Amino acid sequence: MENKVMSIGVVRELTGLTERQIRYYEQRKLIFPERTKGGNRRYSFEDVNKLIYIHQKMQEGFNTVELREPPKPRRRGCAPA
Amino acid sequence: MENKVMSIGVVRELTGLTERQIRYYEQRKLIFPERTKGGNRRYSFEDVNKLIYIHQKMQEGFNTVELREPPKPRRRGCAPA
DNA sequence: CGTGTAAGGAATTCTGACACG
DNA sequence: CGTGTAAGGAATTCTGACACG
Repeated sequence: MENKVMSIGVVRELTGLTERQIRYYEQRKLIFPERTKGGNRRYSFEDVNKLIYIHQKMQEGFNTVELREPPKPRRRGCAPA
Repeated sequence: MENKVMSIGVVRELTGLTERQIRYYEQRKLIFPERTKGGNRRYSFEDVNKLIYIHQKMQEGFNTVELREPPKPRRRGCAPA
């Protein structure tokens, strides 16, 4: 179910998080909801699971950066010897 | 996915139907979305599939009554001899 | 019967900011 | 850093009605 079909209100109910938290985790690049033409967010069930996982880890002491998805393997710096 | 999570707008996109049709099929007892506290409809993926099926049958000539789910087997009238 | 539409209101969501720590 | 909140606006959805056929 990677179909982006849920509004933030439904996600709020499903995850138990606040809209503030949900939007913040998006701002921190932890989730990537789609947008309607009007600008409203649309989430998938995967997003919901991810949010639950994220919040659990947060309570265990992780911060948003540590929970970020494995970034694209860009190679930079580390000049060769 | 019998989880009622989609707003009518998403259902409109997924089915290709108009909101008018979607609401009308509900009025005719063909689908049964839930409601938010505020009164907004929430549909499941099952509802979406059902709507697509319904509309297809409609175009084949069926009417809303004929497409109604098998009604509860209530017994009435038909006085015994 | 099944569907389109204009009308007015209400629920939902959005952004940017101030706050705290 | 992560989250709460009040503020104002905009997108979304709701109902009941008129229309056509």
